[in-house]
Amino acid sequence: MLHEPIGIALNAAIKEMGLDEVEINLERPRDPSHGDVTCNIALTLSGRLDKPSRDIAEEIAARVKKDRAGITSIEVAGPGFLNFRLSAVMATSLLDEIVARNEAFGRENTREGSQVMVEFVSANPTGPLHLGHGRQAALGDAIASLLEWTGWQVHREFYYNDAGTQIDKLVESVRVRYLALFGGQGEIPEGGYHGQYINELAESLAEEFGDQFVIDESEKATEQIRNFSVRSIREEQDRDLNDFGVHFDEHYLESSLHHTGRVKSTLEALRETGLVYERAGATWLKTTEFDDQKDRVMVRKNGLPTYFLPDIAYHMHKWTRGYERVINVQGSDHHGTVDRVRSGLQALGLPQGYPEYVLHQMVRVVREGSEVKFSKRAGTTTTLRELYTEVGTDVTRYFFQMRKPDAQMVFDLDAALDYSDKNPMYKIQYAHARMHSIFSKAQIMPEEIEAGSADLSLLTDNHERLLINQLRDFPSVLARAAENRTPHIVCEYLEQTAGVANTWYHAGNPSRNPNLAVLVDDSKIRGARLILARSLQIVLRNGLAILGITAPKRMMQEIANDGT
RNA sequence: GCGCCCGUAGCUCAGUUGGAUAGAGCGCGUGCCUCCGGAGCACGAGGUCACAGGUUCGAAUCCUGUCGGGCGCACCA
Repeated sequence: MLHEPIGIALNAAIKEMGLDEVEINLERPRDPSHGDVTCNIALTLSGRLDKPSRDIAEEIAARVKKDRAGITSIEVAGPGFLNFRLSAVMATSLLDEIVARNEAFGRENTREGSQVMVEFVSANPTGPLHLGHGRQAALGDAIASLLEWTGWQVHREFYYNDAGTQIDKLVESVRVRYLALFGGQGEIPEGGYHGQYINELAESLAEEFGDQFVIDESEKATEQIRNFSVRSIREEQDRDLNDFGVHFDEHYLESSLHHTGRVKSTLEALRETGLVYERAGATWLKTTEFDDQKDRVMVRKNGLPTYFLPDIAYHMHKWTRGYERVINVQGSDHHGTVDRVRSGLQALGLPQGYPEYVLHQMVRVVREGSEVKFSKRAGTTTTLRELYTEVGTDVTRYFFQMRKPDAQMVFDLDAALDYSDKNPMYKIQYAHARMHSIFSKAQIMPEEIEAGSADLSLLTDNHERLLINQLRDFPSVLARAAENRTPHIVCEYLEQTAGVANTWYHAGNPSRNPNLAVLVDDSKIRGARLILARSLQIVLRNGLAILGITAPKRMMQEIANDGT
């Protein structure tokens, strides 16, 4: 909906030519000299009409009624593009709309009531959150926000794998370190956990329970160590996410799937499909019936389920809770599970593409050109907290979001720590803060700048026109980002907007052209430009809100190092 | 070996779903600059879009193959 009147006028013209209504795709041309709005409809039609696209374009152009479309000119260019120039009124009325809608500008409410679940992070409670979780937290949260902005009712969910063998390994690891505190000699088992945090866990275990587990190796003792360890790690993870500004509506425990009998009932339901068989002592599901490459074991020879079975039970419960749309955000190292989970669900009658997946690639952290590999506490990779404590949560979130999910990314610490607007995140925040600075210099509160309070057709300078057109794109950028589930599109847009805004702002520098400053003497022009400044500030703030990033009224050096 | 993702400027990456002369930031070069808040502004150079075919008015984008990088291919999660 870049510009509705143009679409209507075009379709009217096309109808006159004896054709059915078509979908009009209006875009803003990359090159501003091509006008405000462009349309490639003639090129699309040329194949169907078997006529040169240029001729079709000429014919459409001749039939479009300019005044009703709100344009001052229409021209045919290149192979048959239709380029439009908006009338001053049509071009600038957008600003009144932005100011009037304020926090709601960019929101779409057409889909009221539709529910979607976004499941993300879902780290095992076996250690601190690392970089991959960080990328996933930023990404998942932004995708959830984008869906909210495009009219969905969103449920953010975190799934804790608190029941598998990896938890047993955690317990064994903690026990070994615990015993060592009392002179024990044990070794961390194969596949166990080694980081400093295991020692810390053992120490606080000893603090709380004393030496009672040294001799007590009963089931109950193991259970106590398990509960203590899982709880501690969960608390730490929750703290890390909370301080990162990521919040969930629900934490779903794998263990609950066993307690409530969902695993069992899922197995029974699968048996009824006739796709279950026994082989070599294990119970299999014939997932090759669907999209999978080979059949999968559900219950092992030893009688224990693989994680595959609870996974199906879990997703089945997503469906029965009413989520007909579910997006799972996961690391691409899990992509092997996609086909088998979907196959299992199809066996139970769920639709083929359920659930949707957003798979993201790995992150490497680089400082002074070489990779940062180790974390003091975790022993393996840098933790999320270490990262955002050093560079700040805003920068961390922005950097994780500014690359598309399915590309590997390099997190450059030197670039992240740059406090100038060479750092794209600060560039955007600066542009936002600068508008506040203008308002306070004018001694006016932003909220006092009202829609309809000025004659916007006075905004005739080319810098102003460019900035207005840039702001016009915001809603369609959100729509595209939400549809593709790619927040980086919003980052690109905001950075570009900040760039256009900077050029506009600097053009009015007293040493260059004082007539282009916002705060000129002419009160009419000043009023119009204040509305433009306010509109810019609103769009930047709304965009940053979607990314989970603050929009400061003034920039402070401390922000760069204030992660806590 | 099979499957998924990626390959675009020196570096990090976009590329509006097949459209106009392939873009941005960093870095590099050249000129300005004491200001409505900088760790400033403007301009410029820099490309065989990994390679080879194909599809059509038109391909970085779609199809096939090759090469290179990452990840996965458990009765682990």
